[in-house]
Amino acid sequence: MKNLRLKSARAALDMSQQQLADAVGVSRQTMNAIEKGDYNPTIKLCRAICRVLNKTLDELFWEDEEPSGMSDGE
Amino acid sequence: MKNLRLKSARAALDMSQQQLADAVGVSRQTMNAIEKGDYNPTIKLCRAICRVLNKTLDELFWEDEEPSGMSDGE
DNA sequence: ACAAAATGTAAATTATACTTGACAAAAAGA
DNA sequence: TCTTTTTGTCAAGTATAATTTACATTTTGT
Repeated sequence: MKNLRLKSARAALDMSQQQLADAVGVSRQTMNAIEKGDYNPTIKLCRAICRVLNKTLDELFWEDEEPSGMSDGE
Repeated sequence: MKNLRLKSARAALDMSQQQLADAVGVSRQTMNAIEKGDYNPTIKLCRAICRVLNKTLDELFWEDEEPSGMSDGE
């Protein structure tokens, strides 16, 4: 499940995955995997990413999983 | 660093650590450690907790780290 | 006071987030 | 075209999130 909001926020600051990775202190591969949605970062890393990209947790990391149903619009 | 907002939200629904742990699918000790602030849950677990407690990520998990200084009161 | 439930904490193990190194395919610039 | 940067991806290792079992302390109820 790709995190397009993350990718978009990073693009808005014209940063490469490498640059963002350096800024938050993880490897480029980790950033790539998070953006691709391969695995689940820790809340600490999410916070670090949010600070660098000037976004909130809700903006970047809330409900990234696919909505399973679409019948109920509540 | 204790997460009092989590503790409070749990208390508001009159749930024990055990009940919340069961609801989100982790062990009681894990819930205890998160509430106590001992370690860093994954974003997936944070989302699960938020859903059960009817809170957002920002409400429960934004900036739980200790305020390092107290001279600047914003 | 007593019992029962809820919480705090510790040690040993398992699952997985994250690293390092490496290589190939796109994209960006000359 | 050629070169460089960025991205995608794999495999093997390290760090740590999360589990289980177990026991002590605190709280709640009688």
